[in-house]
Amino acid sequence: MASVTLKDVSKVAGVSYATVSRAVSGSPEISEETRRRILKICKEMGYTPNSIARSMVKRCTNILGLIVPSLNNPFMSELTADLEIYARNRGYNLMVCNSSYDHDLELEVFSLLIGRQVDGVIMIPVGHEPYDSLSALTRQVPTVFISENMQNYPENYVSVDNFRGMQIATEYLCSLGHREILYFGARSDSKTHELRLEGYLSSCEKLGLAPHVLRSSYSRSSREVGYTLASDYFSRPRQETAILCSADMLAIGVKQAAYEAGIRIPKDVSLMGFDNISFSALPEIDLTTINQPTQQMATSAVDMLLDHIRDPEAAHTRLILPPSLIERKSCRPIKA
Amino acid sequence: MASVTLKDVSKVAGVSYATVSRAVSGSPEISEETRRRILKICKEMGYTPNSIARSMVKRCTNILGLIVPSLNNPFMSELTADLEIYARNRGYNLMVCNSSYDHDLELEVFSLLIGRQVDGVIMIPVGHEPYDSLSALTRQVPTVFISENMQNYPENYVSVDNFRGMQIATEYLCSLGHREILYFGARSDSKTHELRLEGYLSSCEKLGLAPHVLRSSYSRSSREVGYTLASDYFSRPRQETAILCSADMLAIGVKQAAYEAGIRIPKDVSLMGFDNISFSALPEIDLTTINQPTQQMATSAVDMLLDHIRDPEAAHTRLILPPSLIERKSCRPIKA
DNA sequence: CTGTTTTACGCAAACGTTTACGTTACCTGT
DNA sequence: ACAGGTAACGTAAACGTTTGCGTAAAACAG
Repeated sequence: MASVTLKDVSKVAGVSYATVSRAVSGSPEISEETRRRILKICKEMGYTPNSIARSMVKRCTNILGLIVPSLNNPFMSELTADLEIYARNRGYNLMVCNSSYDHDLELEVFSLLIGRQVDGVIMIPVGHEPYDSLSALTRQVPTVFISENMQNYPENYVSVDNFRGMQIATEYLCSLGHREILYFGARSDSKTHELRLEGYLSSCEKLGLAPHVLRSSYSRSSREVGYTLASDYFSRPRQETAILCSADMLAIGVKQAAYEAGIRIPKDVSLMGFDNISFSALPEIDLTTINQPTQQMATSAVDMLLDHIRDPEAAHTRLILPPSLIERKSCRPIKA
Repeated sequence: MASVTLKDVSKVAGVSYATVSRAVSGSPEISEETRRRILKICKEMGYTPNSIARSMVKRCTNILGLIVPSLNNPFMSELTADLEIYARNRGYNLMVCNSSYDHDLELEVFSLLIGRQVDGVIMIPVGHEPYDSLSALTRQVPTVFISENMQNYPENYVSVDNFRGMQIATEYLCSLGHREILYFGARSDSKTHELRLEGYLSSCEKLGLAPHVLRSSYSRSSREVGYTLASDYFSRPRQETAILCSADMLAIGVKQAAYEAGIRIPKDVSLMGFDNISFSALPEIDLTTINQPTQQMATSAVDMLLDHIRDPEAAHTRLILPPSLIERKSCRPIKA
């Protein structure tokens, strides 16, 4: 497993190892003839440059850290895949860490990544932290937040317009004749979920609807949480004709609970999600939802991060992408 | 962003930087008193050890490479999550790369990871490569394959007993009275899928059933592939009463195609999968399937890899875990 | 009190690169 | 032919650690 180094190659080639370095790293200070000769020897000897040593002197690793609450959520795993592929095409590798929806762990892996000397960090935050502890970290390394609005802080972020997205959803349900719409969400310690809720509330006001809000005590937008909360909800009398969930995974959990409670969707109650994960398109799920342009979010986040790595003094950037309605069959019009 | 080094701390503490190094790295060659004093100064100055420099001299990075065909497949993204969490708890970070079901890309990212000086590689292979090109890489760094049987090669791997799993599935369908069972699978250039097919065939022979096999020309076990292939299948006359898929994602695609073709599951045809991804438990999917013990696969793979990092000369290890039947509602008994 | 071991620390080399600077040798223009 | 310039390569320092070795002082045994 002992690998061959520049020094080894230089001995064989009969040149200094600086020359070999210039040959492999594409420096212009070398003749084409010797370059070809040296590269040939490198190939024969199976030389691969040690990127650790290179990082040491160049003071950059070409590694990006990614902190994600969970990979069991398809929205996040698909985003992760897009991020990794695009980053690699731009010459960066990803070090991925699960925060498991845990604030403390999130901060812990963040400093771990800093110790790893990553050139930048992309983070899908669990929610809003006490900003002090977070900014102590973002000051140390270029960071962009994804899928979370950091509008009150000097941070880079790219997200969908969550406020507008929920407005679109609420308006859509209202246009179908729903007047009693339940907003069903995760605990809003994240600005993202706060904005979604506010979008709902603002539309309610504008449309003259009475708001109904049911929120989980977990910040996790998982199927299990949706299922548990909805099972309880369905066991009691209710007046709402539509349920608007703050995430598709939550909606899928709700659907499961509805199924077990003998409540048909959309016959008995209409159901909407938010995210447009790929599973929502299945005919058995067929969930009307709000789309997040994940691919564009991924490429923009990487671009944004690399820009800030190149120029750490650059002003903070925010990018808010437009959501769109994906109409499927989980909602139906009701008579007035 | 200029970080504080050992040298900076040593100046303040009035000791040599070797002493500071011993203080932070927990060497016994230092008095408890000075250790406490130095660690206090470290904290005050915000010192974080540079793991790149450490890797340089220790000749190990505490980084593991993970190569995975896709993160859009829940089986793989859940496995990835388990691997990352367990590896991190054992002091290793994961560098994740998508191979996008591409053999050439798979080899390319593998050498990329070697250049990154990862201590080991965990790989979910796309399928069987020409073994020469692969072994040229596995010789350079400890590697364990996961979810793929490498029984014909001197490699470490952990997988479920795919052969037995498909036997269990076939036997189960037969016990429900099905005599005409379609095996619906991805192209078998992977040993995993070859073994699954063989398990089916062996059970067919044992049970006196005529085998029916339909295989995709893609190695990708995605919903789209299942949907496309099944749409075509359902458009023609058929005699099978049950469809046994080589992966849950394939089965979900089949279910989608069945839905659109007006074919009810399990009323018109029974359907089985393999993998037991979390979505299969949804009441709308409710797929009878074969469980893979992913969590145990993940921890075993990491343990196995770390063992071989510690002792690279150790004999190759193979671990084959037992599959189990998860009975849900996508299959029904038929009359003889 | 002497001789030996142990403890706690400093010194310096090493890990494999990159790159500023120095040094040739060759080329150019006059 | 000569000054000046340039192309091509070598020398050595630097990046931030770890660690073997050396050494002084402290601890210990007799």
